[in-house]
Amino acid sequence: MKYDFAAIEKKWQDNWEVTKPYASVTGDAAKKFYGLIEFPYPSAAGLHVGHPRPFTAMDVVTRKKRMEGYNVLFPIGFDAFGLPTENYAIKNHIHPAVVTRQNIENFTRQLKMLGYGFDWDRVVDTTDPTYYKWTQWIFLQLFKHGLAYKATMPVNWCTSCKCVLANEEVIEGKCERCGSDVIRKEKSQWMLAITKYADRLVDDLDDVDFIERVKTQQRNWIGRSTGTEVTFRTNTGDDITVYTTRVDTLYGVTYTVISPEHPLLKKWQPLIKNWDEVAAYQLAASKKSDFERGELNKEKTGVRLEGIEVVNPATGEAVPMFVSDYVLMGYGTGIVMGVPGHDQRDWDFATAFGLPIVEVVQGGDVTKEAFTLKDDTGIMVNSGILNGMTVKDAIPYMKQYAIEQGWGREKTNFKLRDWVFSRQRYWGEPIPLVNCPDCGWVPVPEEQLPLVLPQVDSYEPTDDGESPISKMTDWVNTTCPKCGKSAKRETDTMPQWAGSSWYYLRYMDPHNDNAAVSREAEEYWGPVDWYNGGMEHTTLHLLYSRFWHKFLYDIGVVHTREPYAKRTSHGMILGQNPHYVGNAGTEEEKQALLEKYGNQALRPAVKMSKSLGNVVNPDDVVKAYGADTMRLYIMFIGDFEKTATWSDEAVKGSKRFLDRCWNLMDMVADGEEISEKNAPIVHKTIKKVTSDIDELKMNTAIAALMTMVNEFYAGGLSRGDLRALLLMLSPFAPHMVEEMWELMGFAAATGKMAMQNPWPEYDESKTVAATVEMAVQVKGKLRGTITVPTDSDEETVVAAARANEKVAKSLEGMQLVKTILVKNKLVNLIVKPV
RNA sequence: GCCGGUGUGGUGGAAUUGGUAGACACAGGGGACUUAAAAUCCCCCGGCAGCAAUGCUGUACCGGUUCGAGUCCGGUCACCGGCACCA
Repeated sequence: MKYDFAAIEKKWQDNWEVTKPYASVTGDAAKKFYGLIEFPYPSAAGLHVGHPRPFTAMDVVTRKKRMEGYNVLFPIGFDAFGLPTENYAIKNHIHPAVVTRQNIENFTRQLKMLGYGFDWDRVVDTTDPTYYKWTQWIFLQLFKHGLAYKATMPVNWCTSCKCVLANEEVIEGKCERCGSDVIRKEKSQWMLAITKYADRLVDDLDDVDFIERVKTQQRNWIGRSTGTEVTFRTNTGDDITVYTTRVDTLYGVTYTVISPEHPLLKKWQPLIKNWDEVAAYQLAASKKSDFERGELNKEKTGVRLEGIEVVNPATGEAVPMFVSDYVLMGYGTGIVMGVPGHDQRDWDFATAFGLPIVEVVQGGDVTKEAFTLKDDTGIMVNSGILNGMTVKDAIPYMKQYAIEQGWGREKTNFKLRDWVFSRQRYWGEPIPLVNCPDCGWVPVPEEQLPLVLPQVDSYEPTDDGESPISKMTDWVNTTCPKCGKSAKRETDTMPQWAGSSWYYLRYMDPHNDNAAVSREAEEYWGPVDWYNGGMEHTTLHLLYSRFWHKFLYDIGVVHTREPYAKRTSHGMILGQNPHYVGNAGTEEEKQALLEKYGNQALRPAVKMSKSLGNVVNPDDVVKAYGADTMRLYIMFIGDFEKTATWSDEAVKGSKRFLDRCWNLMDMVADGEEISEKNAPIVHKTIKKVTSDIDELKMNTAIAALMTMVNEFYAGGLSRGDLRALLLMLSPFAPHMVEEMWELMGFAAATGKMAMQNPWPEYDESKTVAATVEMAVQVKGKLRGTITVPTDSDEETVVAAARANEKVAKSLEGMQLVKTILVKNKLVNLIVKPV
């Protein structure tokens, strides 16, 4: 009988649709396991082959957990608000909600086609009003606790999307989505005070099991630094404060610099003799884009503030003040002290303006470059009370001194900024606030949630930067919930990150009308035991959702401080590069490719894209080989954490393996138990597969199964051997296994599907064979192998080694001085000439 | 520049964490079956030398520790990812 994957997969998917073997029961007595994957954005293009990698991996993990007796929650949903759908809707004149529904239907079909064990009764859709009701509710709680506030500030403005972007969405001065220039624009925006949680977002990383690179990336992004704020007297009547991590270098200050955006400049206008020059510099700086301003190695520019003098509190000496755009308004105090001897930026500036450079730490040559090493070895010089100290000692000493003198205080700063939460777009959650001329911003009463998006005729963003909703006067004009006078609704919507910041909670209790999640459901399922997702979401989604979770913890909605106990990350799936030079036949073709595509031509694999024509559609793969082959291949493709290249050729290997498993049914012998001759390989394989799945090493788990099947082919197998194979293969190839399970009569015997049986257990004592092959080294060089009884002692092993012809040859004329025995592995004979 | 990661056959990748490098696959070669092809089954497959047994050599490069190093230490190079005038 042939392995008819198409018929088999249809049969079992239909069966699961009815029998619902993946339903999870809140409150079940069994131990719970909550496995989570990042819910997809339902694009018009459908599922990408990148999706099945994390999906299948977590599907395998959760299937095994079920077999181990856990009550598993493995949910799926759709993160459906966002720009691509809105842009598609504008272009094709279809309502975004309609586009979204179509896309979700298509995604659902594809996910079911791949046989994932999702609990389909818990599907969540962020654009569903019954869902975003609670997104809005959480926002209102943030507002009521003072964590949402409106601020006029320079924001990142994408010239093409006509929309504000969060700092995290700006990559090298370009819009993360469309690649257009991002400029700075003054706008009034809703902000979320994530910086109030900065310390906790760093500190609590110590308590969770995240892969190290995720933790490091979050720590770097939050960018906590502890230093000292130092107050300088000036001749303006105002004191100024600078922030420094190198308070030890205070004696090396030869000037100070203020940011062009600093409000003090305007105040000081009458005192600044060269005001025209300063104002011109401010204007020039404001016109620069972020990209121009941040460009590397650029020349230092600036203007001295004539008439302004600043007094170094350590030395009592007056130093000049400059305005320069290398000082950022958004970090520290917007004013820095210039220590050209020990900061390269300051050195560049001082050199450009002919300012004195003072060495205060020995070890470098400050006439050539700044000496910036902050290690223990540097000795303080030219530094008054600090002279002779090491840098390490001088920093705390000087900090303490400054505090005692009253002009210094300890200060922690973060790179993390508050989260710009407004978007001037249609396809997002409306911000449920009303602006009343008398009462200010007033929340929409909670019983009126959800505040549903109005129907609009055009979703186009407006040129003045307002949301398309702003034109819907019927919706915008309302009454103040507090005083009843006429008022206007907020027309900005929330960013895409809002809905995804708490979706894992909704899965626990998806149909609750009275709460985002019930306390009982949250206490039973929370926290997520294992969350897998892409590295690209480390500084955006992961950080945002941790922030919301901590807030929900503070207001008593959830009982854990962290949402995710464990976080892993998968590598991308790349496509073959059609322009790769390695594919070129002749030298001329090679040259042509290099000229046309440059460095791109040097990479064998690149991101899949329509323009390159290297996109692999899961539909095609499933059609040609079946879902089980697709699943198996995407797990076998390589190390889960690393990028991998799709290969149409290699898929065949996975199909071949499944065929071989199928054909075992023709050669199986009687015997319901694991056969004696296969016991070592079967028990060893159970051990290996069991631990490999838990460590996400699916590729080696599958390799172990292949090795076992190869042995079955070489020496035959019993029904019990096949049974063990099927149980282990079940998470990877669930459809084929169920069919074989039924055909072999295992289902009839127990009345259960394979996946409802316990995960096989191994017997450690049976994993070892009676004899082992050991390596024999002479002075560390391999000279032969011997077969000896398992756990042989040194005497037996050495005797066997001497009996080996090749070993004996290399021992001729030698005297044994030492033997190193690694049990059941290797023996190393150390010899010297007689 | 800073932080993190990676470097192993023609290719994807293994290696129980210091113990037989290349498991398992893909591609390739050979054989069996077949009228034939596909499929299937079996064998070979890092490099150099050799008919062979076998020997030497080999995990980016240089050096070290060790009975023994892909793995540990010091240095160099290359590539990938993140951040980047954060004081």
